Amino acid sequence: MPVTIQDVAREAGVSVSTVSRAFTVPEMVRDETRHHVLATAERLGYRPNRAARGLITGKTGNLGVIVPDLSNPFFPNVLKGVQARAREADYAVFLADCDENATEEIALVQAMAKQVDGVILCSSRMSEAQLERIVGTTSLVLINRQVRNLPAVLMDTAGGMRQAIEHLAALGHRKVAYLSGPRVSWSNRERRRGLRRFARQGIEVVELGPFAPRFEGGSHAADLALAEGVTAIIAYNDLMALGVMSRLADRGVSVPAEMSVVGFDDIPMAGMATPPLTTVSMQNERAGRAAVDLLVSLLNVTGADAGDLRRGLECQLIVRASTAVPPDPTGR
Amino acid sequence: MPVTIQDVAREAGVSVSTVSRAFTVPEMVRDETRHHVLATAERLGYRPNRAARGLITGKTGNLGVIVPDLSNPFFPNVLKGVQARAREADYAVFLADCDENATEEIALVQAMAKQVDGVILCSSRMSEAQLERIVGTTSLVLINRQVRNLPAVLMDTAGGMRQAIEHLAALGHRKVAYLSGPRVSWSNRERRRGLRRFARQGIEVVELGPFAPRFEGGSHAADLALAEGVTAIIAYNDLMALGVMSRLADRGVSVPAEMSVVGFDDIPMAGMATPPLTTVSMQNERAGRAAVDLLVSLLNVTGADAGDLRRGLECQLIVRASTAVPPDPTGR
DNA sequence: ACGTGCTCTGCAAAGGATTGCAGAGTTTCA
DNA sequence: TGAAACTCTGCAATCCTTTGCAGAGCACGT
Repeated sequence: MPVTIQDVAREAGVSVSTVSRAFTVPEMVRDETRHHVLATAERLGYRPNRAARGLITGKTGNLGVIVPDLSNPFFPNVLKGVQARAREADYAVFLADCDENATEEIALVQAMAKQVDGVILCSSRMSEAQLERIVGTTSLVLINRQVRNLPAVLMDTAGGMRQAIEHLAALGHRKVAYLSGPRVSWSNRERRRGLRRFARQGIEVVELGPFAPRFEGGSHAADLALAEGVTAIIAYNDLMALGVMSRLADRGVSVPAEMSVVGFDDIPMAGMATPPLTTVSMQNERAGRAAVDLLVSLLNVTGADAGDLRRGLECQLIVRASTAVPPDPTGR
Repeated sequence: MPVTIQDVAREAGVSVSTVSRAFTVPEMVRDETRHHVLATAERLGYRPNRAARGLITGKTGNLGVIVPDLSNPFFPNVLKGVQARAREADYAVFLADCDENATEEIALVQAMAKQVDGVILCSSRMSEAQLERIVGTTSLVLINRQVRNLPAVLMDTAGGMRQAIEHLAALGHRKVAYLSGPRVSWSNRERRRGLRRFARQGIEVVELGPFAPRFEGGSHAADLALAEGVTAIIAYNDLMALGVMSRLADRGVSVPAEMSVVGFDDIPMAGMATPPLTTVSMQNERAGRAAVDLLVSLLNVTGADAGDLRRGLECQLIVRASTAVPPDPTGR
């Protein structure tokens, strides 16, 4: 039923080799013949069987993406970027969700290995040791994870933290809380690094947590932050920031008049909250595209001249209505 | 480098046929031999090459999913269901995002066709004619789209509407607005159907729109609804409902005291809004699983005894704090 | 007229797995 | 003991493409 290269060859009156070459090494077949072949193929609706091709070339034309949790609003946009860029580069993408589980993640990489040319790991949950172990199974590109010299696209989340702190300092805040996310998370470590690095002059930072990087984690953290007497809260991510705002509202603390709140990620909801959330935007979609670019260039390289294995992405503070000057301490 | 069936055969001292059968028709090879083969395979880390297998069996072991827009919070959860169930059934899944574009959607189906055993179309943007045309390209299962007798999993969104209306009626509302979504959307048509069907006794419904099924669409619609003098608003989806609540807050209309709001979808944000949104929950993840089940059973069927080609999924009203009794008209 | 050098096309093997068919070996029963 | 009936394993063809090698055809220079 499906039309094969043989059908095209027969119909066009040439050999299969010629048809194959018309597609893959066009300059090797005479113009006239090529046009005829391509026209026939088109007419018959022929589309090369990638599996058969892969069998001999060793390339599948597919790539894989693994995310820890699809329902985390952080990932769909990077996925979207991966998807779009992969399609442009004529790759198809396998998707898998490892459910925040490193063991499952490994299993998925291994299951994918034979069917893809490479895998993109978003915020991998594996330990460094585990990652080291599966290197070589297939080509890997990490997003937001830094280990040894593995290819990776990294968001400058520490720089984002700098922007957040500068913003709050400029508004006049002097005591700020950071609500920490999962200790094992690379992003969280980076944010803390940014925190320590940029919070020297005049700003006191108290670090709370770790909390679950979810809405509930934020509600939980809000009371603790309040007890610390800070005038501003920086949350590990937007989900937590939203939880903070919700809890503050319940307690009658007005945002931003009495408390400023900053999140990370700029998930779609951030702009819809009341008040709209000031947050550090992450360029997730661009990260997805960059990861594909990196992977593709890695695959097309023959020797060890892989070039630059790392892409950095700037973050950008989006100032909305959840941050303002702190309340006057004199109570005027 | 990768270990093939030949390697296992040589190492185990049997022919490739035996190795192959040890995996695919275990009962055909003697226990002792099979154990030995399997052990050898395990030891060598052999994993059958699915592409090669697919070449001869005609089955790829893959399936595809196409969604209109990954960043729409409705889809990640159905994707998650698809993913999980597919993995259980030992299928890998290709993902594609057609960017709300029917032409692109068709192209994606065709590109996938050769590499998958079937495709799941979530809320397809194609016209009926377009859908009819690609039937036969590969096996199809639709989610939330009903056309002719194509296999589909359909959410009983009309029933969800009934629950919403009953809920509002029971609270004492007498005049309610429905904010319509895209006219071409099957879900929107179903919701309107539910509306007309269940809104007879004692409830007056005014239908507004269509609006963009997004936050902004809701903000836009809020003022119009207010002008109609209704006491409750049912929005096409949660995104719109959130937009409505945001705009109402800006205008100083308190929810639910002065206006009740109901959404559809139960996106994660719904429960985090202030007030938490009453909404019709959709079982997206289960829909994803059901679609895979349907597709798999379709593929394993030989003749025309395909059985039931349709799965229905109940909806459930989640009552939260955005709905309450209407304000007393006498102003007491 | 013939050798030389091109350009273009075809033959056939290869890639990894499945499967119909046949053969080898074992058991059963007369 | 020998034929029949099984059970298990191996051979070889097949799926669809790609690609190294060789051959066909042609133009050109001598």
